[in-house]
Amino acid sequence: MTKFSKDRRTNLRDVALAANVSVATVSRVLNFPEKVSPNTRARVEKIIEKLDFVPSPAAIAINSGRSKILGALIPTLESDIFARTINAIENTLADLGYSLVVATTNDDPKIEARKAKELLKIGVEGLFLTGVNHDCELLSMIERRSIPSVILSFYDPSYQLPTISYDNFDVGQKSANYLAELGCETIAFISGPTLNNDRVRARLLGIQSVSSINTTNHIETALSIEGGAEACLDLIRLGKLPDAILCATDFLAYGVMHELQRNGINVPKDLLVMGLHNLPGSDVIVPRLTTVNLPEKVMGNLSANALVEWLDYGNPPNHILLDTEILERDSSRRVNS
Amino acid sequence: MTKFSKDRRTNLRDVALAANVSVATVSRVLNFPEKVSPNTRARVEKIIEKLDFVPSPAAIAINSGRSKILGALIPTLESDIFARTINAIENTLADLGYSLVVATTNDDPKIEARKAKELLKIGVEGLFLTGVNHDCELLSMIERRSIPSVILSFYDPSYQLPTISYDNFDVGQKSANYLAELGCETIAFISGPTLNNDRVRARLLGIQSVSSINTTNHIETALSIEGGAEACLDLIRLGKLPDAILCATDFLAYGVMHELQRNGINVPKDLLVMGLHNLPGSDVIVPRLTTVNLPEKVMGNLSANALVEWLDYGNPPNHILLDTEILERDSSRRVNS
DNA sequence: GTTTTTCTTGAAACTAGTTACATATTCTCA
DNA sequence: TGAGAATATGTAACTAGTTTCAAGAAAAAC
Repeated sequence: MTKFSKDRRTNLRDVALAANVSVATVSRVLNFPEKVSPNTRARVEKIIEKLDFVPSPAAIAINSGRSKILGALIPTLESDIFARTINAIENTLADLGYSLVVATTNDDPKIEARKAKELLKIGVEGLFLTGVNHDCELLSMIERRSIPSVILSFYDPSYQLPTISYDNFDVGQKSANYLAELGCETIAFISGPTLNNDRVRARLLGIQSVSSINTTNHIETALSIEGGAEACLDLIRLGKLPDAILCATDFLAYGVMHELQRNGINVPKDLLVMGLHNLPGSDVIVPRLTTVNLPEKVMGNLSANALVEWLDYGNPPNHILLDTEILERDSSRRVNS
Repeated sequence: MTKFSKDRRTNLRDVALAANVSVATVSRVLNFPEKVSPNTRARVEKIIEKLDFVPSPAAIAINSGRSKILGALIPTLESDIFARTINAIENTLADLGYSLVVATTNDDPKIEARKAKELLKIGVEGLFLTGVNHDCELLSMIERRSIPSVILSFYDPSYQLPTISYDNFDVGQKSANYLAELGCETIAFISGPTLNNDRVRARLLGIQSVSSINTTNHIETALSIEGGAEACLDLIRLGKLPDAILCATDFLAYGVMHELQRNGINVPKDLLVMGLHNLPGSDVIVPRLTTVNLPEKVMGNLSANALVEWLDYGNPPNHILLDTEILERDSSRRVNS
């Protein structure tokens, strides 16, 4: 048995044979058509058309040493924030002639390391990573093989890889300060699981750094509307409600507000609620949710440009700090004023 | 000047030289370690470790004729429905040893065709497409080069490529029937742009097929909460409100309900509102939004499995029709009963 | 102790393009 | 018309692994 069947793909040699030219000439027609005489070029092009010849991407990659594919490792695509970021990255990369492979990690460094290996196996030239909590092996592999990689969703100028993001500590601090200025002294912070989620942990530290807040109660729950409702019910059952509930994502805030309403607790009269991420629904929910807008799109665009600049011109990017903005809406607006 | 610099990546020949074996033996250590004697294997593995040798993905691909990469062409990742579908596809593919390249088309067949070409240039083995509205050239290219491809988000058993999805006509018809049974005689259908969006057009046809509905007013607007609000304001200004407003996505319904409230029109007392997609916020918005749940996750899982089955065993999938479910909530619940 | 089988290993040809270099032809201008 | 430059094309070596086939060695069978 021969290695290949007769219906193997047509290659450059087949074209050369049919057009009665050398393989070099066919290659030139494809890459430097101006270097081939019009006659020969037309003949070769006709054969290419006729034989439906398409150059093998693998063969091109092996010669150029380039795959033009980048990889993104994100916790999930089911969260708007990552979906929007990936969308922005893909848009920018497409303009720059690169493709994007997406892999989800569920915030598990082991899964991330495994999937990163898979990405490198298929030949990605660079990586987009989420946060700074990574498997040691992954980081040393990136270092050893010098895979250009940028970190998203976490700003830390001391980190070994360039971070292009907003500052999670600052987001937490800013939010808590905002609530403190509204007179809140006790805050409950409701988040999803913080295991391996450095982003949320940094925000919690930011919240706790605000000295004018006396108590900051942190509750971990399932990252869903129902999870937010459950955590809120726990708070209600404790008897003493905080002045404000800060939620690590708008989803959780939806559940919280729903549960508060069900228990006859008025937002913002009895209690302020604040979210994070600015989901599209947050502006129409009742009461409209005060939240923090994160620059996912800018983050995606900038990081894609930076990684391509790194690959194409060898210029590694600097850390970039992006701005966030508190969107003040009804859920934190004092009604008695 | 030579073609390569001295800091080129270490290859199989370097390893063979250092381990004092032939390239064939190194290749065997990598692919069939049991065919190499323990002594030789250990020696080669030590060298591989020492030289930090990683086989070139392109060289592997050129020999196997496989890239193990699939491509997905979707309108955008900013819509939950596609993000969830892609998430499910990626999860399933990862288990099957495949990677996924994502490309967004903005529902433009020309962009889709262009990006599909890019995907084939990097060597994807199969495609996930959205809907049945495609550029002729793209379809003939898929046909000519026999690229295994499946269609998502549109069920049509007569289509040339296998469709794995819910039936958009049925979704429209089912929703309109549901509203008709609640006594609605006039319906307004608010959607985003239908240009090139065959999914929404099919739903509209389904709505119009319900004979007990007298008037179906179709309004196209921007696909956003604001767009929904604007379309709703147009309806209000017309003077005569319909019995129900059916929205092509929950987003639009958010805007509609917001605008109705602002104008003192009560949902569901004065008017029923119904969405589509079942966004997470739809269960907590006030009033809770009646909507249709679409099986994105199942669709993603099934299509990923089907495409891999096609590639690995040569079995092209059949069309698969998936179930949808009306989630009846407060926005369509008659209060006087 | 010989024959047969199995196990190891290497040389070379194979996957498919790219490109440096040599050669042949044509064109330009003195 | 002939020297020199410019253009066009082919040969063969290169990118990096895989695989077939043959040879030699070791183990098993007789």
